[in-house]
Amino acid sequence: MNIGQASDASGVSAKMIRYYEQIGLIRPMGRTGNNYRVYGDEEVHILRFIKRARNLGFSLEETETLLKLWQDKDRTSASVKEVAEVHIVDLERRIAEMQGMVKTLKHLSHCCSGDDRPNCPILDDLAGAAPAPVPAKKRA
Amino acid sequence: MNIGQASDASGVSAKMIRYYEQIGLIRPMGRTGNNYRVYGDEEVHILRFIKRARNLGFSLEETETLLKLWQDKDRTSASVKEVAEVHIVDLERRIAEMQGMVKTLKHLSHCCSGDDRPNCPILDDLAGAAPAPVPAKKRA
DNA sequence: CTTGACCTTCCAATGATGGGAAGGTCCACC
DNA sequence: GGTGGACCTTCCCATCATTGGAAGGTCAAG
Repeated sequence: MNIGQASDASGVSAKMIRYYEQIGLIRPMGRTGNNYRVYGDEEVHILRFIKRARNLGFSLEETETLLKLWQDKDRTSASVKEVAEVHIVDLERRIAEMQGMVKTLKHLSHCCSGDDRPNCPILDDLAGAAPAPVPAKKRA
Repeated sequence: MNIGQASDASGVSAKMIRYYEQIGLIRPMGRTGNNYRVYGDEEVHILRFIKRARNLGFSLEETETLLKLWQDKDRTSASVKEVAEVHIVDLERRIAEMQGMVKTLKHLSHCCSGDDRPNCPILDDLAGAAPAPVPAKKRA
């Protein structure tokens, strides 16, 4: 199997497959006489694992951890669960942050008449809200 | 006012102020004889505007649009509202995406015993196994 | 033999920011 | 006058994950 076929079978672009090899996420593949990389079912399986982890929002670093745990027959399910739960907390923090933005924006947008006149509370807010005060440094 | 003071007053790092100038988001500042950039209250006001927009999750490109609208006295509030609402939709799409991830992960994590044994439905899912069965309701 | 679809490596860009080196400048203090 | 340190300048590099493209080799069908 060439890299293009492995890409089609796994959903990971050929570019990314080479990159994953380069950064050591996957092992360097064997080559044919023409210097083409050769893939088998196991490699495709690994690539699919990576793809799914990425789809779930795991970073490549987290994915590497999960991949090693997957391949470690002596791992504990607790160690995997820990990685997942840390990631859940991180996702939830980012979700909350974005929800805060949406809430503010919706409020501003709701207050904005959205007509031909220039008066706009959205811009007023952007222009007027002061950032958190910075503690004074030793500067004249 | 030097760049450091403008930075403190606006909450935008000196690095970023120079970068914003470089990419044309803000106009090149006047220089003193010693080649230091000079800032006034208006520039700080603009920087605060940018900071606030970034805090609301607008990209630099969107921020540039808003900045131009802010400085255009003939803009319509509708044009601003449009930018905001497109951004809201985008944020909500990303929120929904992450919520989907969290939901899947929580389900998998819930199904994982998290003990010393190696058996782990999280990895099974990533590997492409059949979805983990839902455990009996609130009785773990 | 040509054509087109592959493959290879290498370099660069994205978006927004941080880090740091190397060198110039200003000011306060001794 | 000299010194130290806080500030400024430009320039390059790193991040994270991914895409794009150039330049060149290889393969299979027509």
